Amino acid sequence: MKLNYHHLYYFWQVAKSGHLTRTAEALHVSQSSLSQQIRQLEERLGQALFIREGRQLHLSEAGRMAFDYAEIIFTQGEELSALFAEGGHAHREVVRVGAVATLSRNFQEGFVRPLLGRDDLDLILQSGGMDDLLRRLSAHKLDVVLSNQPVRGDSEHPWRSQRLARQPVSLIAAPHLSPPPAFPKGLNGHAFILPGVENATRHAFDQLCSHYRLTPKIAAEVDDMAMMRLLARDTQHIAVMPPVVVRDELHNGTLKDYGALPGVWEEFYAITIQRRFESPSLKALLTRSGESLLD
Amino acid sequence: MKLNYHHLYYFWQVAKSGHLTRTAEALHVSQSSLSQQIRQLEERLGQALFIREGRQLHLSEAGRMAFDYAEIIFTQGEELSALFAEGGHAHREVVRVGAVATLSRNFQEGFVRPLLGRDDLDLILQSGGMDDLLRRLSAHKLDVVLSNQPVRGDSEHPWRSQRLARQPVSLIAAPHLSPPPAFPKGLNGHAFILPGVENATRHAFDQLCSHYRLTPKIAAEVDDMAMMRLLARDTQHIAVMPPVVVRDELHNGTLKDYGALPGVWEEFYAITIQRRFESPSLKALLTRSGESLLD
DNA sequence: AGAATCGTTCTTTAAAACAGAACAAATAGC
DNA sequence: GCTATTTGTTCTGTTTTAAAGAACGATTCT
Repeated sequence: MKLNYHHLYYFWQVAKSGHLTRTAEALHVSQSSLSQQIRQLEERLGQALFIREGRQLHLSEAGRMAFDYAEIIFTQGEELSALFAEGGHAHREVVRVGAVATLSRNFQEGFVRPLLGRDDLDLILQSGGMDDLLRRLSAHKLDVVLSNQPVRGDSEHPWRSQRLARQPVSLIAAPHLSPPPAFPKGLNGHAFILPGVENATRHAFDQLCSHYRLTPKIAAEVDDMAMMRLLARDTQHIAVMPPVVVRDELHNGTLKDYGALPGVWEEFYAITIQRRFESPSLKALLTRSGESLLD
Repeated sequence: MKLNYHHLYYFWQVAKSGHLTRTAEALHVSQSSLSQQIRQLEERLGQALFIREGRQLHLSEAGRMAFDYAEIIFTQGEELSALFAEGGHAHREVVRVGAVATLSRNFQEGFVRPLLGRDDLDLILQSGGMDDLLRRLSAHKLDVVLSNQPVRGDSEHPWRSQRLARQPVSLIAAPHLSPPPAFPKGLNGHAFILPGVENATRHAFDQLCSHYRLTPKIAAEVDDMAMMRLLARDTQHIAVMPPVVVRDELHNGTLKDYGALPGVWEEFYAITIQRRFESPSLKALLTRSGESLLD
């Protein structure tokens, strides 16, 4: 059973206004033609879409359902038309990247770096909450979402999570701290700045503590890496974070790396939807080795 | 500029497989016909959708964008087709109600009660989180969402929140409590079971407390009304909730109503999307007076 | 080099969309 | 209560569009 989209279009237009004659005039077709084609659609679907009361048309229940679908179909179609109508010029390549707002800016920049020099394409970077970004991804408003957590897709949302890179997580704090916070015994007595409980790194850290029967004091829970960097710099607490985030501070001696935590990693994922035609530029981004992303 | 959806359909099919000849066979059309109509689409859009390399077809950037839209358009179309193909029978009227999972069951039942006796329509009741429900509403998978909070719509999501009813909120606890928790002075020394901070009722309660400079002890925060009912019954704490929820317990003396809180209301909203054609049954539900919903 | 594959173009034929007239039913005005 | 007008349906012939087939050019495989 194949659906005639032009019939459906006429149906949609008539259903919107409720009047056949007026719609015919607006579309520059005869009303007889409209009437016939809507009837053909009804015959193909096997059900009446309109209830004819006197000389008025009312949507039937089947018509109401069909109208809902038609609405989606043709608003998308008109969006597409508009897209090509305005830009008579040739379309430039576009790569649209979404990133979870709390994700390391260094990493984001590293990810898109190969595209920054190119003036033959447009790069769009958006940040937001995970839910929001995944919704945009599903609606094809984004090409890829960067996150520090994988998501598992299902049949309805065929997401694919690909780990791009991971980096060790260290104990970072002011230099000359005494006693120095050596792992695992020297942690008691210190207060910590940790990622929030939503974070996978935090989860790994908690497991590590429970394994060594440590109950560290928590000074702050912070989701945003940039925020954590500030707190590490301006307090005497120990931050649990990847060294890269505070590379500058480590270099100039403002902060000190007291050693990586075994088995704890900050991970980076690219979430895409399985597509037949990936943009070649995006594909190149996703197949790089992880090292170049984190320097 | 009018878009030819049949041309777009052919383009979509060819783009999916990447091969013109195979697609032609699958669709039972000649390859020449396919080729011509895709060219017509390209001419109308003013841009090449495919890049012809040798005898291979690759999507251009414009083609990639068009393909994204086509994907949405025709998956919707096929869903519509399937809907009518399976049910050759006449379509019964359907009303699909979503309710925030924590909402009073009494209220939900009161809302749909007029539909329960009718065997000429199907009633679908789904519960879930607010985000999830609103998404389904936007996708026309639901007709109305019941919530205890209004949402403000924007141009992209033209939601309409309509208050259906509101009911007073009381102090509910075991009978013979001493000292009896009179408002506002007799509250100190008691512990409370409160709605979670997300809840509008909780917000009103907090404001009331801050106005009278009360700092009540909080025994539990509960989102679900059914859960709160259990806790009120099985502890000695004071629950802040609408009396209707524990109507039975109030009647048989298991619990006692120590008085309503001034200016605090539990409110009920119906959220719909503005539509040209509302189901008549749904419209009837939404225009009732609030009293009948809460008994 | 020769055969097979694949997409494009041109011409003819089949199918559809379309317009106009005649018709039937329901409002609106007098 | 009658007629004029509006509105949607049905039937006719005409125009437009989609489709098939053959010829062609280009590419790939052996």
